[in-house]
Amino acid sequence: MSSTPRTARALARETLTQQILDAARARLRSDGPAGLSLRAVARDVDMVSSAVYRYFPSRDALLTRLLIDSYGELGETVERADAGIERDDTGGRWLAACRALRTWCVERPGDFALLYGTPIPGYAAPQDTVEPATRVIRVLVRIVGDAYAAGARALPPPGAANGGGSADASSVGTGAPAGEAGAGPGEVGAPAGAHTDVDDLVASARDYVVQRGLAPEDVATESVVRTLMAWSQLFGTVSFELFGHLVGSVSDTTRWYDEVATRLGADLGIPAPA
Amino acid sequence: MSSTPRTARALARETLTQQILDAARARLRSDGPAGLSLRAVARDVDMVSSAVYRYFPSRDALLTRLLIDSYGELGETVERADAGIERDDTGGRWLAACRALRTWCVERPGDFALLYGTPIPGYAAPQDTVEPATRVIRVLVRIVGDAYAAGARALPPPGAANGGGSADASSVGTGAPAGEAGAGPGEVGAPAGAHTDVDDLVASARDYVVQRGLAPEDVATESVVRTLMAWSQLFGTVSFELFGHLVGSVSDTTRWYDEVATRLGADLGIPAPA
DNA sequence: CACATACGAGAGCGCCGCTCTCGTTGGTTC
DNA sequence: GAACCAACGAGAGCGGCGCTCTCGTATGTG
Repeated sequence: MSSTPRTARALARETLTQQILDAARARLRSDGPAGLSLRAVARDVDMVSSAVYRYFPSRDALLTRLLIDSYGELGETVERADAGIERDDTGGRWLAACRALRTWCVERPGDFALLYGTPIPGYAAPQDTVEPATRVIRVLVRIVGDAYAAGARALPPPGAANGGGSADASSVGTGAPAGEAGAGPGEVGAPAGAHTDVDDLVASARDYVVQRGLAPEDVATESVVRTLMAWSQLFGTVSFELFGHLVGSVSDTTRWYDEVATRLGADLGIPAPA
Repeated sequence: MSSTPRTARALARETLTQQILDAARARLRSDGPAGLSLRAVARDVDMVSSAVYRYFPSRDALLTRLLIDSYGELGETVERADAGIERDDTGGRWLAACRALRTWCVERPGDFALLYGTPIPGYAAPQDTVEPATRVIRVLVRIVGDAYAAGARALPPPGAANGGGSADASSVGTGAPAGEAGAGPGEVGAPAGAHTDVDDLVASARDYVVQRGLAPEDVATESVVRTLMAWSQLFGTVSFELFGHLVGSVSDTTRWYDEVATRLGADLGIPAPA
């Protein structure tokens, strides 16, 4: 990244910048994003507040840096959890990635609030934050893509007729074919393979994942839909936990999250962990 | 609630309190919770800031009042949407309630952030906020409960063996009551009626809804689980939309939300809208 | 060595939540 | 009607915030 600084001044600058960032991260962890004050950070590193402006032009710039770093940390954590499981065990990878995601968030509620909570008023995240922000969903998509390539299929869309009697939901959770049940009652949706509104809706997401090779070219729109749903469900669940909306409903949030993640995996047709 | 004030002073107090609340709500709508400053509100009602403290002892007290009012407004909105649909049409009620929920949030992002975003640092919501906060989920639960009573069954839990090969997914989305299929669907993983970890996990939630008569006494744990999941998914989806995480993935957030709500209803076994 | 730049400290701007004092006014009690 | 008290609005002031500007000094470069 940065070459070794040649001058004492450059070295000092690098060191101090890092000290400021460390102090800011500590403040973020303890007080949350809204409580992060540049003046407090300055005191923590024994500076007067105006001196900090030599290193960060504004509080927002400092926040942006923290934002990028946190997205990167979270993304790396989830990537590593995924990489730690045998590639064929998509169920194990799914659960590991989901768990890593929550663990990181729960251990760093301040960071979570910064990344996924209320945006800071008047603060617009710059473009540099986009790429790091996508790392988590990319991991999830890759797992789903691998499972899809191995035959996993998401739940049929509501309103769809149960098609040819073949294994539409076959791999849901157990891998036991529910297939022959087939021929559900009720209205026939669109003919199989027909272009639907839903295809348009997530077309850009689908293009993105296919072009990056995260999922097979023939990946079903329904799998894309369910993956996006799972993504927001996972963070919604963490958000509810950290922001206190599950109090009284769920006794053990860790186990609850596991249940949620397992069902989301099942809905995507990902087999149970090996 | 409040009797007609007899004295001019009491009348003035009531009027001014309401004016302050109105101004605060306007500020909340335009600037979000973090930007809501008591001084700005004071200026809006042509007072000096210290005078506002005659009416609200602190900014937090003002926020608490807004919080309660907003929860009430949202709850009422969702209740009315539910009540506007024929009672037997659980699918229609589900979609209407879900839509009303999002519409309210999207039209009032500041309120949404206050209710479901990052908690204000150092602010703990008092007990009075709990009851109003539960109105939305109570509506959702009642719809699911009514559907359950009519035979709707949630997806079987992952890990459950697919039982008799009968129409497991028959009622999903299509509107056919799974009722007469009897014996049904579902949970065969553990022996029928067996007590599982998941039962413990959501026991308090299950007790709550059964005791209040929101769902039949025999309601399956799996329906409770899927309802809680749907609840957090709905708000997670809105959160992702309002906080900018869906940008680039989904082209039309209104339609996307409908797709999500429809699938959640299907997963719960709620029939399609009439 | 001279010059330019980077830097830290300090003072100060307007904003914030909140407290305290003080004069006034409304309502109650003789 | 007079006396009294509580409610009220205004103002000043506390410390803290983000941010700007100035000034003396330290550092690196020609």
